[in-house]
Amino acid sequence: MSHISCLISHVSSLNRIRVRFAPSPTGPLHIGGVRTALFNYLFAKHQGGDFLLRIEDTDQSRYVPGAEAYIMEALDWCGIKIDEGPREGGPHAPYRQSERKELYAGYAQQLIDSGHAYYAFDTSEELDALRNLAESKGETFTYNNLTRAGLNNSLTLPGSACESLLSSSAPHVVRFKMPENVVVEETDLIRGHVQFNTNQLDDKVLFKSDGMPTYHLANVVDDHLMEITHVIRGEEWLPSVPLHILLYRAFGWEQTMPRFSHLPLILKPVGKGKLSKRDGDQLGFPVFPLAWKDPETGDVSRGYREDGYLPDGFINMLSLLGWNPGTEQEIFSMDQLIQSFTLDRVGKSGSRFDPEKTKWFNHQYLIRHADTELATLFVPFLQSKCLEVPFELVVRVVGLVKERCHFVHEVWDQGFFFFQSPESYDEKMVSKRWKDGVPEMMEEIAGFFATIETWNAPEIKEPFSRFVTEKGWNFGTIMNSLRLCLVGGSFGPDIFEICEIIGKKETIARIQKAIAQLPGTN
RNA sequence: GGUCUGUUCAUCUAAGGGUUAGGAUUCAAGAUUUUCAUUCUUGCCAUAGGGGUUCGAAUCCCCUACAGACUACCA
Repeated sequence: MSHISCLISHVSSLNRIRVRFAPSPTGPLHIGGVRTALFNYLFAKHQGGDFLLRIEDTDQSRYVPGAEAYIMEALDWCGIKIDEGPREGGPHAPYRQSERKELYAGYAQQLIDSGHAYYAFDTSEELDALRNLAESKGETFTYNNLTRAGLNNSLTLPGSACESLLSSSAPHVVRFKMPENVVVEETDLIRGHVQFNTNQLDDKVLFKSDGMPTYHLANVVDDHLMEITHVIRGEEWLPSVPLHILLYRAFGWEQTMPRFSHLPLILKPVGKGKLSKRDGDQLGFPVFPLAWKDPETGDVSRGYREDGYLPDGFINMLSLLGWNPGTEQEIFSMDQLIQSFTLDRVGKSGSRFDPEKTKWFNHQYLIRHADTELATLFVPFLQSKCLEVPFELVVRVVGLVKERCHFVHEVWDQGFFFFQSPESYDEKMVSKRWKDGVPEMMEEIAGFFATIETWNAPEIKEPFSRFVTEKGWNFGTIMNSLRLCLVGGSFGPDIFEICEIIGKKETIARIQKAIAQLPGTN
């Protein structure tokens, strides 16, 4: 590579937008996590950049088997495409922090050598005791510039004692030496100017006694190594911004430090606090994209996919939680979202999650979806009922009933009578419509239907109307009673469409079945 | 407790010093559908409170209230 092209590639790599979604595999991804991934993805793709998935599994004690596979499957289902990740690979592999373990110790050492960090030998038990003691006095214990002088660390211990502790491999951690009275300022792309005084901060553990880095170290090191340009994450990370910035400074990486953006929280639909799994269970909506079976307890949590939501509608709903295009458009395809998405239109305040609007979005996507695709999604429901139905018929039924459905599975509720004779009759309708004389009228109608040659909706409707008029019967009674015979209740599409689809023989059979089964009134 | 962040209809939100504060969801009423749903029309409903600054504040500043996050060898 020539010097110039080398320079160019360096410059372009500096300009290329790179973002990451960095979940911890401690369980299924919830709505908030999916939205964070989505906003990262939209931001990157809007500018032709890269979206990486990095698995932050530095806490072995919280590792949940299956969680990582779940995260990837969920992103796949949502249509969020990963450019680099544990499964996809990439120039900065591995993308799983547990597999990058060796790397972090060197960086921790670098910080110790430069005086930005130190060894601490205090045990968890000792620190817990100090915290409890402080709490009993109504105070809070913090490991910081005020207390570190009185604790067990390489700052207080004589060099020789420290050496021997380390060489005897006594358990220890590495802590960041938080500087005194420094104001760290940052312009968050969503929140604007934020500032923190380091006096309020503590000496965070960077490297744990089990040989693993903490989130803070691993995150900063990996974001730097992976050339991440923008960190877009949940608001809960805002308080750690000063630590992260100080870390970039300590490493001498401030020039290429990513820009920060902190997304607002997603709140419960009712009550206080952020959205949790419990809310979903109580209010009857999923909080996970995919169903999840807890490997420990065996409990199954429902998912949007399994509940019949279409991924495009789900994504559309999520995109509008905390972001808006500034226009009155509400329905967006993924491509349109990529086109329109900018961080400056992300709001600062938390959004309450509204399951009703999610349903509405699904309905919107359902009625826009091609009938053949919906039919394909619906076929499994028919199979589960052991019904063999020609695909063309399924397509036709779906087209007829989809506008009255919120979910694919509701095609059954709205159109089961196209596939089988009603098994029961709505009682209210029976008592309201099945009155004196009605069975006789239905009998006559069945006879009349038998005489009709060409069996299609318009050619049934026209002579039928004439027949009813000539008889002088009340249309409301006839139509509703006929509907009762055919579908078992007071719902469904145009009655003549139903007649056409189920066929002449079946139409007549259903009328006769109703006459036989429903109570005679005289 | 401390630090940080936020607050416009019930809900998601628009309006970036000048509009009767706009749209969507929900809800209610009416029309359509000889059914139900859809659709259409209409209605209901908001700048957290108090001080400033200004000719003029949802918008800028301060205080209060409320809400949330963080305050682990978890992320």
